[in-house]
Amino acid sequence: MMMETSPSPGCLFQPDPREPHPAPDSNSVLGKVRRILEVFGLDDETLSLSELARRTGLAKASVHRLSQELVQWGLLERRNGEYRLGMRLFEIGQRVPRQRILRDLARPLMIDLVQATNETSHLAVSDGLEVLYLDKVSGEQTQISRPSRVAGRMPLHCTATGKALLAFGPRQLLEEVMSAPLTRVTPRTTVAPGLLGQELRKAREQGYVAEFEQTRIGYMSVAIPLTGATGAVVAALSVTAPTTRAKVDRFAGLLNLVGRRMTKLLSAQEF
Amino acid sequence: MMMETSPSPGCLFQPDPREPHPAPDSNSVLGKVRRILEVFGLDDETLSLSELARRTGLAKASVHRLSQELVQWGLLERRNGEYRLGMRLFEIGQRVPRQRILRDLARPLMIDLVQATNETSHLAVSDGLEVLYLDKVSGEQTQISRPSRVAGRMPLHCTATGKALLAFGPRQLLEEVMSAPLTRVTPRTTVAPGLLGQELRKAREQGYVAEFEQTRIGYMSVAIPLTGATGAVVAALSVTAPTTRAKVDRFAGLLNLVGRRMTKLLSAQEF
DNA sequence: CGGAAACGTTCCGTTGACCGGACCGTTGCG
DNA sequence: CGCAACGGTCCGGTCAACGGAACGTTTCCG
Repeated sequence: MMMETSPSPGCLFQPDPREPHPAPDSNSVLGKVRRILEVFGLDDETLSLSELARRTGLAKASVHRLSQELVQWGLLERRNGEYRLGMRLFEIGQRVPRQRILRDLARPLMIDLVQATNETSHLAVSDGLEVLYLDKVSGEQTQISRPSRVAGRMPLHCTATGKALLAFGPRQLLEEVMSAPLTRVTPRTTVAPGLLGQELRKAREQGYVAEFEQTRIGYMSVAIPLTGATGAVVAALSVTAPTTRAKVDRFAGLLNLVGRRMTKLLSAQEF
Repeated sequence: MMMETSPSPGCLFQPDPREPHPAPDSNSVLGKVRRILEVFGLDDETLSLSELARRTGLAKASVHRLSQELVQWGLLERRNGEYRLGMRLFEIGQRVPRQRILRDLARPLMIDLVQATNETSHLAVSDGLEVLYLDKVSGEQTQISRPSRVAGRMPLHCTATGKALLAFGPRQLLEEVMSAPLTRVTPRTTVAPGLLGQELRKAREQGYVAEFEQTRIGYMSVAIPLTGATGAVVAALSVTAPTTRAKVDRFAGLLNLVGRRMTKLLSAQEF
């Protein structure tokens, strides 16, 4: 095992205030490649060689050499001098089993949900201290584009899916979230740890979570946890609607129905 | 080190039954990482350390070290001793712009198509000598699961999307396809280069391609090319149906309508 | 028009990251 | 009980990777 931070025994203080992804350092080749691939933000689209060198902090020659190799592999593409993420990344990413199985099983059920409500449904897992959206199905005209892209991230403590994962997931995760200050995403976001704990207790009683304008003003969500074969929570499923059309009981009822079916499907796959 | 097949010039027999991606060799770190990530087949789910070492041809110690680093990054995950592709691959893969833009723009139109036909619609690009499926939208009960997963691949010469890309794409690609023997996927697959050329000529006249049971017995498809801002073909869009419900003219008409809208959208994004 | 700045690319001597054979403790099968 | 296969660790030799320097070109101003 490798020691993360020097294991000085007295460091019960902040063992790891890092983001969900521990090490941006490392002078290994893989570390550099990681730097390169991860400086492409969600919207950066294309970056020049110099821009890459600047952002990664690597020598221009190194970036040049590695990028060449990445292009050859297909992880990067080159269009008139600019680099962007390559198609092979998408291809390999689609093979990731945890994602693929969950999506394949949930998709039809999410479509049912959307047809029954004409609202938007999200499928998410927890990663670090955030939710990672695996899929999203929207109703006819209901395009909620902004804060909930597929593969987008949001804090655990402000989203309905996140609260569901916190309420029904491992205690340790909750403690980790509580041990850092809760960022305020909207004026209505729960930032008091005590209040959050109360919300989660209520959630455990009710079997679902509701959230009003804590992630985005004008919208509310209801979410439930999805449990796998072992009984552990593996994901969360939600319905999001404008506050004007908030039908908490109806959403919760539908979600519970769908959740039961989903648990059966997951168990059948030994997930 | 294992050389794949030595590129002996006299091997016009089976020149390259390999995937469309040129170099599996290279003793660089990236080459090894590539080997590791790409031995995970579409269904392999999880592999043990020894299995990885065996498949990649790398030393066990090397696989161990690199896998550790990959796990730390999130490109691999470890569950009770077994490795599998990690969630971060999915996350990064979803950021790939060429894929994301095409999908985001096409998705609503594909849903329209599916609602109008109650059949299945595919979005695909060409990669090497194959089509790579970017998205797939199915009607109510119409689950065509097998040969057309998202991120799945099929030969260019037997699928409707592939023929569309060949008919309207760069001449050089067609020549490349023609220069290798055309594999027979079903008994009805076009394997005679002359016949393929004829089909493509007809396609260019009509503006669309139709294919009957060349990819899968019992099913047919109609496809059109999608052109970007520069006028170049960037993808293909298709409708697939059981042969019993083949309505070529209707499918072609709908696709043309959608294609025109898509071209406008792509141009607006300077794609 | 000319000079500076930024770009992508190549070169090359140095070095430390990577390699992989050998080895360890454990597990499971016959 | 012995053998084989497993995951994991060790360590000295070596070569792939490194990055500073310099290249030719383009772009942008003064």
